[in-house]
Amino acid sequence: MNSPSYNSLKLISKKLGVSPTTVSRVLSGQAQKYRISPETEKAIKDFAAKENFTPNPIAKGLRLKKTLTIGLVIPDIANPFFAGIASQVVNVARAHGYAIVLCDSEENPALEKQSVDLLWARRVDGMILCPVGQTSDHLARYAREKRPLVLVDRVFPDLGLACVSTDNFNGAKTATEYLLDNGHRRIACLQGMPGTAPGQARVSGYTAALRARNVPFDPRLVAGDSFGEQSGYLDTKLLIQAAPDITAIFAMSNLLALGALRALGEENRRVPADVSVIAFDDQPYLAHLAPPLTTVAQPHLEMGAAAVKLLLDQMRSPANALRSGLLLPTSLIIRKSVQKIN
Amino acid sequence: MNSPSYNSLKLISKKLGVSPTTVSRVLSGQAQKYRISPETEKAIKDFAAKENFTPNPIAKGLRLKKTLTIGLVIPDIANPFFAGIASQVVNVARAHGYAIVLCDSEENPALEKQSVDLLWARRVDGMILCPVGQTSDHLARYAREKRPLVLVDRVFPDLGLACVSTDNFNGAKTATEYLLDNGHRRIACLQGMPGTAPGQARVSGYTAALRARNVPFDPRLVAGDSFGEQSGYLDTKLLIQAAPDITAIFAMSNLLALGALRALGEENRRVPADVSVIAFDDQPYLAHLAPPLTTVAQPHLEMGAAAVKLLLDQMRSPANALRSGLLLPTSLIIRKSVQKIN
DNA sequence: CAATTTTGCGCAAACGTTAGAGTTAATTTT
DNA sequence: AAAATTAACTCTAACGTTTGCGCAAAATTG
Repeated sequence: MNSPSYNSLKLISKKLGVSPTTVSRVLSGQAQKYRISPETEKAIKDFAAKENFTPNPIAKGLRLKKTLTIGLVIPDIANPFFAGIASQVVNVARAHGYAIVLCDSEENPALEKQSVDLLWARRVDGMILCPVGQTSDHLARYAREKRPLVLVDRVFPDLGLACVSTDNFNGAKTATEYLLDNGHRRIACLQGMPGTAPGQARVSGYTAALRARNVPFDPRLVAGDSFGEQSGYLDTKLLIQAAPDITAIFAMSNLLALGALRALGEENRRVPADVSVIAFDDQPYLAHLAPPLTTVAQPHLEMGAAAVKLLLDQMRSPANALRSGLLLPTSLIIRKSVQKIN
Repeated sequence: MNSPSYNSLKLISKKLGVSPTTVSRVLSGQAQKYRISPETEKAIKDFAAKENFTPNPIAKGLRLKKTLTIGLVIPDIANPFFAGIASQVVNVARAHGYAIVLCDSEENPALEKQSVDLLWARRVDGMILCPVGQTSDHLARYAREKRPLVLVDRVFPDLGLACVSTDNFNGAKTATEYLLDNGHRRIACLQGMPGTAPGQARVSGYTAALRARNVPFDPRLVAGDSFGEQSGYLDTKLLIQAAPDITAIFAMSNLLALGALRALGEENRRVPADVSVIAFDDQPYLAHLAPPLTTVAQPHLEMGAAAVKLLLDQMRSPANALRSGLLLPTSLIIRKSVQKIN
């Protein structure tokens, strides 16, 4: 009943009366190169197919120093933003024959470092990292060593590493302009985690838009310390106390927007009648909120796909691959959470 | 500048004047067993720590036939339900020293089979699979071979495999009873993908609740063919045409509920004033919808954690590990999408 | 002090591949 | 018909570990 289960070249080769080398060469598509006769080739291929034998990738990895594996480190796979990126990374990688080893850094720089080290220790061929975003010391070394590595989202532009991010500056600028176009002047900004590249770029976009329209920038309207729902809730509460005259909130993530919505509800401010809201990063559910949220959409899928492609480039030629920042455009998705005033 | 980078036992042993064997034994914690002197042990450990050397896991895997790797196959990592499970799988697995190789079957049985085969071919020590749910032929063989394998969510109870799922029957029964308690009699049911264990169990719970209260079961009120938003939207549209007198909709997933909400909005039926809605599976955003959705919550995190633990059991003793179904309780989270009528 | 036990370690083989350098027999060239 | 070429393989070593067995030196025993 149980098939003999041929699980090594040696067994197969014995069965077929050829050498392991020959089997290896046929199965790795090198039959031509090494002049294996068509008959032998067919016999081996047929037998391997019948017994569905695949050369042991572990042994292969040892011999070839290639594991056909890519490491992926993400701050929180349960966050839909990162899940979207991961989904595309997995799919594009598979299309190129690579498997993904997934690590979750839980938004924790120490765990991130540990994960990165673990993955290199496991001899992944390359790595895609969505950094937590606060420190980059542990990456400088790998940048110097020119290991195949691509940063996504919370990038560090000055490290000489390949990066994929969205055009956070212009995304935020456009969204702010949209609020200004609708007559808003007192626009609060929930900034997310300070010191991260996306956070800074978004706030810059916000202030740039204000400046261009000669709307005074009020630093008290910029608040928040993380991208999570808690910060959205709390800082909106505080904001309403400190500046009751705000007519709009620009939340730098969709979780922040969710928190802001909760706070506004409790304070009996209606959206958009009393306060307009724009979020950052589109998610399917935003269209179903009350009201449907206007938001700055980021191309998740493209980000994941681009990261894998940049990485494949590096893996092909570690020395002279492009190591620069790729900036993907955002788009403003207008729904019903912004109201024209004045 | 570049450190010598000791990357093999041989190099380390040469440097320290001992044999590779000794280094291996110390670094694998077998110093005691093989009577390595404390001084030698310390010297080796210190040196390894300083150069942060770890024995090559690939070579280790080849020799030991263990990869310290678990395969995880998921129908769609971008779906928050599965992302939640994955998150916990990754974290618990890491806590036990295992890395996760992630595959996405894209809700496609063929891709699922391919992923499963790929993972075994890569010599994962065990696998956690959230099956697409339609066919199980490709799993029977692995069940017979007693490979470490745990099914999650869309389980096949009769395969002799370890399974983790939620108590879909009672979850649906309780939710339906809640609707009945609120006076609803014409309750539509968006069933999700027919033929899957969760789908069937949920519909059974629904009909069981009706029967227990002597409410006639109308098969025309059960509709739908997948768990996605599209089905929720379309089938709600059709349902409203076919049975305009429905006062409640029980959606067997949160995406279905989202679709239903969209359809109801278009048809100018207010929720919950005209139609009450209950969803299945809680997600953070459900609390922020208009209205906040009452839903049957599933313990995602526990599901992932339980799956890893069952798997670890099997990997420790493949022969006599528990191979049965684990049923986790659901809880009804009451928000504002159900209204009392009559 | 000879015999035995213990201590501390090394040797060699094996895990399953693969690349380069042979090797043999058949075919072609001159 | 001898020499050269080509076809079709095989042999060997190496990738970096781990483990059973072996062995010299030191320590203990009688």
